[in-house]
Amino acid sequence: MPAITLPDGSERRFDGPVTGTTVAASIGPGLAKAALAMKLDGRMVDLSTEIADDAKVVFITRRDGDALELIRHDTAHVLAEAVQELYPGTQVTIGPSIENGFYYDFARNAPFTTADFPAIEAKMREIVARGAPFVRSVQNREEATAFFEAKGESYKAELIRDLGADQTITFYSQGDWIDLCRGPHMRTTGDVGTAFKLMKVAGAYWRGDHRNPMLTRIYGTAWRDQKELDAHLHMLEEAEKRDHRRIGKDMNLFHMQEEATGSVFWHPKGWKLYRTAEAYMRRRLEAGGYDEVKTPQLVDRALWEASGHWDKYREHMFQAQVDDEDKTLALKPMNCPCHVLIFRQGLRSYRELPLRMAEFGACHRYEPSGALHGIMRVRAFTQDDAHIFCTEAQIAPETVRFVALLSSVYRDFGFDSFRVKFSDRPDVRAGTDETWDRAEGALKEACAIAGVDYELNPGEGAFYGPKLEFVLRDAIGRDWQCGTLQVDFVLPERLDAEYVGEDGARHRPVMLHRAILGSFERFLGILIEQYAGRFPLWLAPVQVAIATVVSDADPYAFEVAQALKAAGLTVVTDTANSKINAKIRDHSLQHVPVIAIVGRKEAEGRTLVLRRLGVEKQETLPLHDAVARLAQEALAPDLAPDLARDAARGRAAEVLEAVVM
RNA sequence: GCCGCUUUAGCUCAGGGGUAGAGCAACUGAUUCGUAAUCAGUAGGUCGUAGGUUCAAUUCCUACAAGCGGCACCA
Repeated sequence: MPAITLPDGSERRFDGPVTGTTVAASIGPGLAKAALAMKLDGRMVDLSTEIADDAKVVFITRRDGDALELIRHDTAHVLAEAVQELYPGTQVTIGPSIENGFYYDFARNAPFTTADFPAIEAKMREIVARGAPFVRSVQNREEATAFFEAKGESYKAELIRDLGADQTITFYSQGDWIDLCRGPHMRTTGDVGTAFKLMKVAGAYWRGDHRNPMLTRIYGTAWRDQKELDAHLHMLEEAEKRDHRRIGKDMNLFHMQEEATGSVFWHPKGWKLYRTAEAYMRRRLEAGGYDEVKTPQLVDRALWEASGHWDKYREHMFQAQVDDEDKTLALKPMNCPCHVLIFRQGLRSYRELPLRMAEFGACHRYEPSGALHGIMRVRAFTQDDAHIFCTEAQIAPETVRFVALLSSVYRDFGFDSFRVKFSDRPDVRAGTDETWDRAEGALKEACAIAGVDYELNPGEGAFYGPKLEFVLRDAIGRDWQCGTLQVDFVLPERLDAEYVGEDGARHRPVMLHRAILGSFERFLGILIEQYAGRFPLWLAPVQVAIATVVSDADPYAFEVAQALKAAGLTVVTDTANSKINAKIRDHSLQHVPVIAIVGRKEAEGRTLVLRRLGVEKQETLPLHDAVARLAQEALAPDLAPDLARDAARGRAAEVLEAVVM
């Protein structure tokens, strides 16, 4: 006698076990038609699931956001059926729903190409039109394995073999096609609808392990209706325009080329942006109690052997030799060992702790070729690195302090929110469980004090200690780790760092490895995408373009340029023989935040007409007022907290809304 | 590193077994003009690199490199 409670609190009683379909029908024909699946006591299940006991039921219709995951998963099944119909002999493996869509991994001798998409999509639409019901059935292990092995589906058979003994093995069929699947599914393939599109093909290792064969993955996107699909595709198009590689070229910020794979050639404007960020960071670190140092790039292998990197990290290190000397040097892949060497100069006292040692450290790592990505993942980069030598008791307060600094820096760059991952002890690790307990406990405590919400990243910590990762998202939704804080009690041991404590005895310091931007290259890449190249005034590599209307105004334009430069602004003076319309267009396309227009009127009245990027409204100011105002506006956020910070935030929000120029 | 795709002028791209074309940018000239493209002309390419097939290769094939999309990696 199940009593079924609906979201509105009302209750319905039935004489015996009922399916969701029956319950929906009892409520009304509209719902019977619209219900795709249901949540049974919070768990998403098939509508055909039998309800035997009292339960809370929420029906899922196409209007619910939860429907998306169902639609995407079902679309993956439709894709698999279509592929097997079109390309017999192709093995199916797995096909989950993911953010914005789904994928399905196939094993086939000849890989798919996007040229196959039209045929596959057509077949998928056919399958959707058939509207075959999804039918769930429970199988026993032997029969299920035998079934797939008989079909030549060795991957599916392997999946079943690896399912836990306690797990029910369920199949879902749609017409003649059947798949191993946990479900749930909607009612029929017709519920998939037509708002889907295949997006790309890619290779992917079976079970995500590079020792396994590579499968062909087909990615698709699926939505509740055409409007949503169109919006998503439009968003992707817009995101593409914000790609830092595209903007880097268009704005002439940097380039990369074959002769220095994975290294950035910064052009004048790009380097200006870099230096602005660097100068800002330097001020913040100085104010934050850090001491800046500079350590060598080429370091003898002996140090790397001592630190353990030679053993564990050598394949990622660039090595260097000279003819005359029988030595192997390596380009440093990280700065920590060098910082320990500075720490070890002289006898350290507990009074010096916490000692915060910072470096804009140029590092080189031989990254796998396939990992390189624009300036986000490179082989030569500069970390805004620092190591805090401290006691265990200082881990928590230093973490709180660091998170505050990082949050403030991110805010100043226009990132109001970011994700934090907490990576705890990996399987292979150094140190005792007690030490790990203390280190993880201290980090967690610090997060609580700092009000940091993190997601747990189990087992992903460094072998020497737990870490926090601060993650920013790029224009097309890829996540990049930028900031980090890592607790390390191994390296001080290996490199024999010590200090004299209050008790007169020698102690090991704990090392906190931390970075805020991560690397300038990656952070600037994300920053470029964040602003779509339309930087707030303080960051803009060219802050003001002075555009003349007639050549009679040239002398005044040069005078204006001098005045603005004297006030610390970066300007270009455009006295070219072209129309003011063209000049405005050119500088707007270059995302110069302020265009100062200078014609006869301005020269005579000694004024300046200021036009902001993308805004038609403009204002006329006396020259000196204009210079003073712009100089004030161009101050970095840490120098003029309220003004620039609000401007940066406003601009970031505006860019998110706007269609990119 | 693995799978797939791509590589033609500074940029965006067309073309195709008989050694190449457009638009924009650049340069030159004319034009001096008031808020997102003034007009005309000129110049610009070992068609990623190296082999192979062919009477002939930028085009077809192979290898390599770089880039792109993923996967793996990111101590």
